[in-house]
Amino acid sequence: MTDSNKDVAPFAFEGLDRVFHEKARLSIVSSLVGSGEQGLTFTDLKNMCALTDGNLSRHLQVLEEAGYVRLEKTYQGRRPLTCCHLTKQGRTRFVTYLNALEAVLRKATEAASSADDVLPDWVGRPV
Amino acid sequence: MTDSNKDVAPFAFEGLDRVFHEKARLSIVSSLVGSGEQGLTFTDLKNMCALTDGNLSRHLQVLEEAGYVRLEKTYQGRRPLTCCHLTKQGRTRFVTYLNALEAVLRKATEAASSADDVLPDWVGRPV
DNA sequence: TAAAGTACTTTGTTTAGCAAAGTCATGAGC
DNA sequence: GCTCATGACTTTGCTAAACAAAGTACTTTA
Repeated sequence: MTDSNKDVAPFAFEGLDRVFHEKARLSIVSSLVGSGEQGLTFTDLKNMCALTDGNLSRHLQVLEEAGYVRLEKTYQGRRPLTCCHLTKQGRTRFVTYLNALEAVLRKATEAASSADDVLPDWVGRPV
Repeated sequence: MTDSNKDVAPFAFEGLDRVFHEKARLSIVSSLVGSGEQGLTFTDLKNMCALTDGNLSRHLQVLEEAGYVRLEKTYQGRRPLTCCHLTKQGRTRFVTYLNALEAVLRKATEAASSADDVLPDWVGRPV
């Protein structure tokens, strides 16, 4: 194809990684990305994101399977303690996602404020 | 409760309306919000958003059920022609969603750049 | 009039999200 | 020392969502 898809489908929003583009996981990863070396515990995340245990557990699994977080299962005393870290890849991909999101937001905001002239000229039904 | 939920769960990201927070529908609505009075046809949307027919059909249904778009089923000559408009409510809610999204983005970006000090002071496992 | 196209809708399958229940250990109260 | 509650999770089960593929009902072209 000669055209980039972007010209052809200007609102296709391709950069939005499904793994990140989900309320709960967005919360989790945003929390993690600012947590530095030490990461965050299961309980920290649960509180920061207001998620239920089961929910958080499931989403962490998804993020781990995607290779975006690493779960370190240790013990504090004799209680289980899961510590969650963003992987390097996770961080990189998340930044990419954020950039994509920013582009989307800009485009949408622009469209919402200016009425027209954001549309490609081939739209509009032929009367 | 005396605390607002925001203090308690700073990364809970509550304003993200599920109806909008989905790649395909975000595309659709972004396209529509800039389309002014006349709206967009099914085919316009299909092309602008690079969606399959079935997919677009389904998402439009969801948006219509939410009261965010109005589908005007007419004929152009003898062919069916569906014209899609954002409703007033749809527009308002979408702007609200965009604001929420912006807040999320800001928070995440900030967390991603500055390492710490975005975390509430009660996080971190007790060593 | 047969074949291809247009503008959709419906069906079916896979995946996702979430709440509720379950596990497995510790600590508190009696 | 035996319940009962609490903490830190995981698993199960159900409902809803997303997407592709097939279907419908036409019209246009060859």
